[in-house]
Amino acid sequence: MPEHERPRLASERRVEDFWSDRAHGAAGRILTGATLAFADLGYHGASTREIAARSGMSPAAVYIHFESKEDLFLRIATEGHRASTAAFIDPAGLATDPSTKLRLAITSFAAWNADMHILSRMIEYEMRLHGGERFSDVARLRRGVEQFLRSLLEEGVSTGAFDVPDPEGMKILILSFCIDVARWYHHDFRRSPTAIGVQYADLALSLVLKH
Amino acid sequence: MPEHERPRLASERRVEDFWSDRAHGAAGRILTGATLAFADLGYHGASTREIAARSGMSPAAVYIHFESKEDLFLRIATEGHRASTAAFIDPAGLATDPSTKLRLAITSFAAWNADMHILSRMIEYEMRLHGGERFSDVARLRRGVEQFLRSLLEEGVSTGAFDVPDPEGMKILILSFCIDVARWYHHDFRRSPTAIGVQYADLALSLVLKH
DNA sequence: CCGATCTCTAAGCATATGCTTAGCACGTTG
DNA sequence: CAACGTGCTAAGCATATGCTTAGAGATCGG
Repeated sequence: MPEHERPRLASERRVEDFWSDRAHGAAGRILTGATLAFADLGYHGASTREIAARSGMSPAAVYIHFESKEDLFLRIATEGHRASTAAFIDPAGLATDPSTKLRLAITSFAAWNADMHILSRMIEYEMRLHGGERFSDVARLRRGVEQFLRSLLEEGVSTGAFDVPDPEGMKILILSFCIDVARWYHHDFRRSPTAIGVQYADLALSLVLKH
Repeated sequence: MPEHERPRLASERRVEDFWSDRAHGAAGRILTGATLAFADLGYHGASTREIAARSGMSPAAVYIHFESKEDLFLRIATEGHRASTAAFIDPAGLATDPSTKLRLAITSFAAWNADMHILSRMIEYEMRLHGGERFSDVARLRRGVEQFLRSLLEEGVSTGAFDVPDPEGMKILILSFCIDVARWYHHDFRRSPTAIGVQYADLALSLVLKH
């Protein structure tokens, strides 16, 4: 059985599910194959032939749905960052006080980085190879998450709920350990993505709450 | 002025210094050029011509000192992991009680990952492309750090200094935020690598100490 | 049933890539 | 000074790569 036809692992199925919600038919299969190829081999290591093979198509078929390899990557990076950002920001909208907002945001964000670790890691590792105007949307999304967390911390300080002498440093620290989940997590891990989310939210709150 | 001849940034000079202690003459220049090229462009994105240009040599000259591109990478990964491991484990030898050992280890390790962020990140991001027998030394070094920290936590629990219900989870968490320093740190950051080291050691101790 | 359209493949083009070969300059040694 | 070894370069080889072209098969409206 050729590599690209073996049964999907749990982690890979999460990538498949991600794209089945966001693209139909051949485009979805290509986006799935490309995400997995980029994740396994790196951007330059994943040839268009490899991506095509993992999508079950010929190399030329890819170019009917996407203008170029970079275009494919841009699409994956954009949708990936959109989902990651939404995982952080959207749940916080359900609460009004800073503590609950932070708890909801971190629970969801850390869980997303565990559950979607292939996509998250691929985005994080390969984005540095792609700067410039074309990727300004992605850069905006990244700044959005940072600003949202920064504001949340400052809000907590001003209401007296949080004790954070250095909000900028705390923002970096919290985002850092959440994002890094994608580097080490895998779906055979003894704890579920949700359990990671809860653990990390407890950690974040213990760092910022007055004691 | 061509790209490979512009003055080195502070971060790049740290790479240069690293290799000047570990290789002489042309080999050192090649290892420096290759480390920077791999870091900027990824393993497959860094062509042997690019590496040669950054070393100020012709492509063929590289092959006098190294058998292949993968050989070059293996050398960088091995020496990088050796230094990273030493930064973690060696300082702990100066103390006997678990708390001080942990403080020394984390201070040094987090500072190393900040100071050497180009090398550390390059190792972390590109190693996943290289498994197999040839890289077993690197894998052994990585396991060594994990086992050392795990033992340190268990020692602290058994002497009564630490309160850690889940040493495996704590090990992962502490290594995670230390390693991730390399992803976001840069030498224009408002705090020095040493300051990061101290901050992170405080954080690690606050997580494990009885309170 | 015919033509149009949409999706895909086989083959190919130009260039980039990892690595090799042949040879040159230069310092050292007999 | 000649012979040699060392560290390098220019040029080249075989293959891999991103992408294009020409055309095949299937589907659908008229």
